[in-house]
Amino acid sequence: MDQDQITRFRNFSRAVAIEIGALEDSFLNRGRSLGSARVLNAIGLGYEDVSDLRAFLDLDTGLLSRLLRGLEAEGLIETNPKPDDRRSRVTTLTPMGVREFEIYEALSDQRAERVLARHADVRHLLDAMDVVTVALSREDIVFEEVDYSSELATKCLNAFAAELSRRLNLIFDLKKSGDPELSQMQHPHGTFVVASLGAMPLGCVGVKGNGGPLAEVKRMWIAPAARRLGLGRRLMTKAEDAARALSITTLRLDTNSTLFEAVSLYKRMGWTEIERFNDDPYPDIFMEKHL
Amino acid sequence: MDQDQITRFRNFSRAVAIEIGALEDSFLNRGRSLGSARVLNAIGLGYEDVSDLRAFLDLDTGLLSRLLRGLEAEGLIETNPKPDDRRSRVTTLTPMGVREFEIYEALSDQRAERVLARHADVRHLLDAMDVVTVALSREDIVFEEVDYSSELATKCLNAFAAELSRRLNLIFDLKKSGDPELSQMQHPHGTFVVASLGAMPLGCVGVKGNGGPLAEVKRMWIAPAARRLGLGRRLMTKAEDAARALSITTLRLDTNSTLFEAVSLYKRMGWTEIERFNDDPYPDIFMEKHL
DNA sequence: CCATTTACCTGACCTTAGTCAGGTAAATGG
DNA sequence: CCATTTACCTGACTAAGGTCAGGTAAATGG
Repeated sequence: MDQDQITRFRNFSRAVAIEIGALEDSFLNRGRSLGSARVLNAIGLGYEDVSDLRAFLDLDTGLLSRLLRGLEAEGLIETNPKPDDRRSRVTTLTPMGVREFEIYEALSDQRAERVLARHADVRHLLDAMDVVTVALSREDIVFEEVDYSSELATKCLNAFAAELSRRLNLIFDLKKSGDPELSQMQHPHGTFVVASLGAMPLGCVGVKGNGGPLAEVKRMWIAPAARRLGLGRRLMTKAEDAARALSITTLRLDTNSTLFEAVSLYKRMGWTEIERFNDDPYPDIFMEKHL
Repeated sequence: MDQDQITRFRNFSRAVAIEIGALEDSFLNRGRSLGSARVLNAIGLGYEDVSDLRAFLDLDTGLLSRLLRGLEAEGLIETNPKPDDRRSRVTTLTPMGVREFEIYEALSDQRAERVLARHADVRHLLDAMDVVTVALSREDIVFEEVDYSSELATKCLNAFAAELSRRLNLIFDLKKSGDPELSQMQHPHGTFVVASLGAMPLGCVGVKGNGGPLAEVKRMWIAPAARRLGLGRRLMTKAEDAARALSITTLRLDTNSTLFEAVSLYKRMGWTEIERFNDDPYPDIFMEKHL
């Protein structure tokens, strides 16, 4: 590995560590230790079981226990035995705890806002940050079949439409092109697969079927920040597996040569070019794969 | 400010905080507290005066003093009164201290290497990290006149040549085009201005003069990671100021329309287009500015 | 020259973080 | 049913981080 690359990484770490230190300092101004604040935050994020908290925060049983007692004494949380296993305990924020949690959230938001406000071209900076976020959190990326009308799917589809419009220099309207297909991209006819990192949509692909052995792959998209990580292949694999499970034996798709990354992926994954099978104006490449 | 942007920033912070925490943990394996390790590191980086250390690490006098005594007791540093002000004290690493410092450096390097090794497309990730580093450390960017043959200048020039070759689709050879001009880009004829962040070159521009009132601006370059921050304008302003100080009254330059960001900057800064004044093959735009 | 300031040190003290050895109550598994 | 395991708690302890009130020696500024 190049020493110059290592230096660049270390410069990055140093620059960001300063920002992170500043955020943690701002947390201390609420008269509570960083440990307590972190536990409160984790509970607010939904880690309510004591065992989940322990795993998430990587804390010793004794230490966590004492931090919980402290928050309890402050009236911020309540802990009760879990109904189905009374050895385990579940914590819940009291109304006061919720307020306090929200204050910390607001502090984090303000901090983020202040840093971003210093920059004229926020989009450019955030695009770079997204690339780093996705790369560093690669292990947490989740691939799942979701409903075509779910919020995550909608986010993906809107981003897909925006990118298609930009790259093909046209106005791609999901309403016109998408809604009629809704039931065909849902079980049992078809499916819709999404890759995401938390609430952040990273990619999608739909399988549009009609109950027969032939189905169509549509809406294949990878977020710019998530490219070059091999997600496209994983997403397509997941879609092909889902199609097989729906007794589909042949998949086909149409695309445009402008979307060269996608076309090259399809080729690498064993798709072959076939004759035009529709008269849509925008696609100029048609492909097929037998499962 | 958009809530979505804030969320993206916060996701970024979280992802990176985990990496940074892991690095600090690896420091603890050497049987020394993080505080001591940080002080040793700072001394190794060149913060030798006790007051500099205090400012850099933001430590209380008492705490720093005790950490220094600890390192002294380990035989890693020596502290002596400063000759010109015997109240102040200067620390120096002993040979053993140097070795220990280098071990920490190696740990950081290994950590960086391990993280980067997990990524197929390291260049892409590092480019994004550079954008973040530069944006977050904007206040530390330094503009200075340097010798045209200095290391920093050479780094800039090589990057400049590489980018020119790429964007104009030719092989731009500094050796042929640069070396004959060396003395003309040095005082008293001309100058060479560099923008940098530590050892990281962010941009450059040369003023090539011959002692007369007319000089030429050449080698204007801004690192990709440093774009959209307004550095080009600051760099050009610095170059124009330096030219004035050298009694230059008119600057001119040639460039290529492919380098549209530069051309638009020159126009915004009051440069006007003039007739071709040389017969070089690559430039197609010629400009002038009276100081 | 001497009061004041500056730079650093020392000792006393406190909080936080973290570890570990028990202990209790509930669940589990023959 | 009972030994064992699991989930959590408590108390004792240590190390590290951090604050503060003096104290000393050197420099400074009328």
